[in-house]
Amino acid sequence: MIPRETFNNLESEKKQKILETAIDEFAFHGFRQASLNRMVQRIGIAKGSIFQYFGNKEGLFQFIFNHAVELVRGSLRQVKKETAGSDFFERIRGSILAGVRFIEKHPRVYRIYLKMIFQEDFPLRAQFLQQVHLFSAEYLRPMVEQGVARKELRPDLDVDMAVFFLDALMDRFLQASCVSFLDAGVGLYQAPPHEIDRRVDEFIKLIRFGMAAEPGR
Amino acid sequence: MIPRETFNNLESEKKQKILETAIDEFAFHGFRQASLNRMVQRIGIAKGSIFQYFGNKEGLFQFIFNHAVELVRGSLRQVKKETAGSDFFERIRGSILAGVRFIEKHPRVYRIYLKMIFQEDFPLRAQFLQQVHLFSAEYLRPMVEQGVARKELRPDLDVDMAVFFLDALMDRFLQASCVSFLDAGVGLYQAPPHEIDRRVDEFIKLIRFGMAAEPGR
DNA sequence: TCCTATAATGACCACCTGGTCATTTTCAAG
DNA sequence: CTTGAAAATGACCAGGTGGTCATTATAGGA
Repeated sequence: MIPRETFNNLESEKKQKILETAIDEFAFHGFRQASLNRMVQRIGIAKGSIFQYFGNKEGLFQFIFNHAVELVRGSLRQVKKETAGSDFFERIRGSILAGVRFIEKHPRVYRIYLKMIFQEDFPLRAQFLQQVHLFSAEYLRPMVEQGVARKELRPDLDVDMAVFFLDALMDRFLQASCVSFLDAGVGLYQAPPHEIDRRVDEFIKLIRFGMAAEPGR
Repeated sequence: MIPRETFNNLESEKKQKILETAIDEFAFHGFRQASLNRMVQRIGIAKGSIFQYFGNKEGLFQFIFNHAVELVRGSLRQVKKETAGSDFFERIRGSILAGVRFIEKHPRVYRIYLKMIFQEDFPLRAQFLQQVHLFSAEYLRPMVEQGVARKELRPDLDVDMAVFFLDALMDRFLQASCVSFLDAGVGLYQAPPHEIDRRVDEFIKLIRFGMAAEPGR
């Protein structure tokens, strides 16, 4: 259905250019504010072609969206495999660093993600939020459950809340590396890799032991 | 300068209606996508009047923005006073609950905040991010420092990172009460007050003691 | 070389936007 | 009741949007 066969028959260089220009446009302007006129001018094709390939603006975005979901899925599958043998906190560490790497590689895809969270006028938003939820449900939750089973995590842990807790922290850590002032002065914004690495360790320490002076019961 | 004297001379009922309609419009559509035509129709005034009162669309938003900043400042000042005597974690608890109350009272103002974080086309965005930063720098930081001084918090705490940590968690807690699926299934989304209360306690426990089975050194 | 199905094109359309400004309305002072 | 300054009005403008479709270009088979 989307994209139409006509698009798949294109030479892959042209396909790539369309894909990347569209990602860029949506990443910087959101959905409604993204301009097809601007896009076709940058790509160097006629406006009609976009409608031939994708039906309409929403179809184009759907294509971009599916592509992005695949990218994320792939990255997630890989880090899951890479950290399979490690203990709980090492896996969290690996996941955060994988996130940072992903953003370095696909900054514009991540920007679309950020925009979609709080901008209601995106198509597929319900599906998107569902996907976001799946991350915590299918990725984080089993990790936490395993951590408890292996006695790496406190036995009285509220698993639901712990998943939410982790989700919040990991997400914000990544956001802070992209949006200035969201790092609250920790120096995460556009920080070089080795700086991120150091910060992650300190961050994990807090997740691990909390802030209180006396250990809890 | 903004708004012009003409606006201040209006009967306060009309002023209120303009203010609230504008907040609503910006909260649901962001800046560029917000429509002055729609607004004036809802308010029941001529389009020209908006330009008479505020100069242009940006001026109108500036007025809304200043109003919102004052609301937040007031709320922050109050909770600071209310929790002044309590220990660190009680103050955090109070701050989160104050946030929840604020959002209940001014849901649309909070929506504008959420939109401004990742939508670049808002006017005053630099100033906004600066304000957000001030929250962590002037509100959270002294609290953490006091906590360490009083030995409520571990002495080896990385204060910068702890502030970032808290900021991330508190912000997400509030976001989750507004955006479905961001609560990762903890039941925060549009939850009744008593439910929120219970969740906050569990949440604070995690901030306090962390997730690890064994207490850290 | 011709024919034909398919793909590419861009002028054009209706619609909506923020903003302008000549005109009309309002209303208090004289 | 008259006057005049200030305020309100909404038709109008240029510019941008997503989308359409008659026309043109392309290319592979006969």
